[in-house]
Amino acid sequence: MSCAADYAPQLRARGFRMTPQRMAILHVLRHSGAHLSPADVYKQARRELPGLTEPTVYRTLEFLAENGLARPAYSGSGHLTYEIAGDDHHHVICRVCGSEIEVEHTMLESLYRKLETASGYRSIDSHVTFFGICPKCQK
Amino acid sequence: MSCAADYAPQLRARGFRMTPQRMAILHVLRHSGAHLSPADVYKQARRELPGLTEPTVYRTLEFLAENGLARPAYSGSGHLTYEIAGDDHHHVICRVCGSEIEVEHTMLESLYRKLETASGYRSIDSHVTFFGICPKCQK
DNA sequence: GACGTTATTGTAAAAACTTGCAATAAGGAG
DNA sequence: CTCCTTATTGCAAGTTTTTACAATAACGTC
Repeated sequence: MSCAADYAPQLRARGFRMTPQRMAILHVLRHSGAHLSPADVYKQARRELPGLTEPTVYRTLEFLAENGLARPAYSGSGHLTYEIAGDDHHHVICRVCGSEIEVEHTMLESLYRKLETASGYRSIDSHVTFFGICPKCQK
Repeated sequence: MSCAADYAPQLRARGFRMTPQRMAILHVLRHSGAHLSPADVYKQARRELPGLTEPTVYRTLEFLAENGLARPAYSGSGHLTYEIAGDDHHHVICRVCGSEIEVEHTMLESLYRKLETASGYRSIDSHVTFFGICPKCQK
């Protein structure tokens, strides 16, 4: 779990604090590597920190997302999930079986520049999930 | 409310039924034209159909989305909202003030074809919401 | 029009998520 | 190391969303 402590300076620099709760949650995200629902995070992080409560999990995940340490993403069923922030990428989820692949951010880069020019909006950089039908399910 | 009855043949052709509940909900979506949360839809549709219940609203919105009559979209706060299906378009929402503009689907068309080629997935056509900072908030 | 099939609804209860507030503890200052 | 400030947590209660299942009603068929 020491790895999660690495994030402390980042938080402190912005006036936030590193706490056992945040450590446990970061640790779970870091070692799972996948998309986790708040309930998943709660169940796993609780094993390291039995006193952890659900409201704290929800608040912490939102906090981590706002500060760029976690990345929110919508699951196939429309629910919010989180993963540890890392390489910038997006997802394509199969509408039929739910299988999921990653798409490099570079594929969207030019679209974002086009959108900024057309709309006048700036800093468009959201994480996006697309839905389609995977090769298997196309049968 | 007669306008909502126009959708009946579409549903019947697929073995589904048109009901007063679906009519009321379609009517609300149709005349608001904006993004509505399930709670908004419930409040408004209830005025036309007092017996309407919340679970029905949730189920109906999901049903309409699955059948292409409504379009789901995520609001700035991450909650699911719906609008009537119409011209295909996407949204850019301002991270600061929440203001929102539409983007023609044609802008994304080429990206979708690119994604299909790169991923092997087919029929990628999801409605997408981007986040950025609007001209006003760029000050 | 009446009948039967079965999609759809309401009910009731559970699960998931959010909020306000008092108590706690992280970490900078002395 | 101790004190102080205030970010953060846990608690408790609220709101929102989902689920299971029996009752209802749409609509094709006779």
